Amino acid sequence: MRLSRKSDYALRAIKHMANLPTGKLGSINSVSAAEAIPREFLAKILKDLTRGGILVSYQGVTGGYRLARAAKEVTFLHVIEAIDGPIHLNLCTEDDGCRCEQYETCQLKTFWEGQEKLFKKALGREHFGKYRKGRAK
Amino acid sequence: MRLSRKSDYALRAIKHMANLPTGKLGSINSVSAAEAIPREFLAKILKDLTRGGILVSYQGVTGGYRLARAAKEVTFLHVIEAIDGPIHLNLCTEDDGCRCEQYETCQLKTFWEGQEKLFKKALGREHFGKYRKGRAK
DNA sequence: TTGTTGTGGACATCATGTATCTTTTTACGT
DNA sequence: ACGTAAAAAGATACATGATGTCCACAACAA
Repeated sequence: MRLSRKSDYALRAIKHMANLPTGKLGSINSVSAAEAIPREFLAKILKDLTRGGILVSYQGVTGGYRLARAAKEVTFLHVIEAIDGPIHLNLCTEDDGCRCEQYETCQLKTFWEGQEKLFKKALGREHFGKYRKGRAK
Repeated sequence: MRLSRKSDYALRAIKHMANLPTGKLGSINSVSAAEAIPREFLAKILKDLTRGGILVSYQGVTGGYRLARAAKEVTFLHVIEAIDGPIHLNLCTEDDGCRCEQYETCQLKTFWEGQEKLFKKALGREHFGKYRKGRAK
């Protein structure tokens, strides 16, 4: 019942990116040092975020990463689902994840679906425009 | 970001117990069969719930388990924390789990603490009196 | 005593998290 | 043009915890 370490690191990395001056790239090394994230693990995370369309990568000696769109257009939900896939608070809310009580609605499932909806809404509201230094929270 | 299988099984087992006639015990075998939970895994879960004060066990050939108190006095939060320990949505909300930004409050941490509080409140509201057959939801 | 119950420990398997190494790409100085 | 350094990208190996499984043992009512 805890966010994966990978997603936590991803959120911190994106927060860092959101605070870079426009046009400036963040490298694996610089982000790793600033946010205290193991370098090689961060490399995988940034690659996944690039695949997920949240970051853009540039190779070569002056390379690095930048946000693919404005910070306020990137939400916690985007980042977490790019890393861990679709959020499900319980196995039984996943597709085909629940075989209990086939012909009537499972009460437990109903509860978890409700919580999941609330949680995802909260994650979708939280964007990285809020996390830029010197801006209103 | 998902409830452990162990806790999910625990909730189902307790739901099952809440529906037994007063005085009737549920055995590992019967609960395992009714809820489709692997027998030996369930045995550990029920033992943990007994240690946590949620169930009472009786040994011997007529033995089994029953709820330690009324169904409506047992919440999801009780069951889940008895199995997995205190709930934390992120490592950084655990004691000593966050070293980021020591001298100012970490914004990410603030967000997760807020969500965690909401989630625990919801789990604490959800009790097994609601889950007895033929009762109002 | 016998069979059913719970209890406890050892082990297997898989996903997650982490570290190490190599390859490919690019810029820059010579 | 060339070589080198610095960057991303990819491959591999290992540690740890979650999820079960297996089996021997203890308790106890019939």
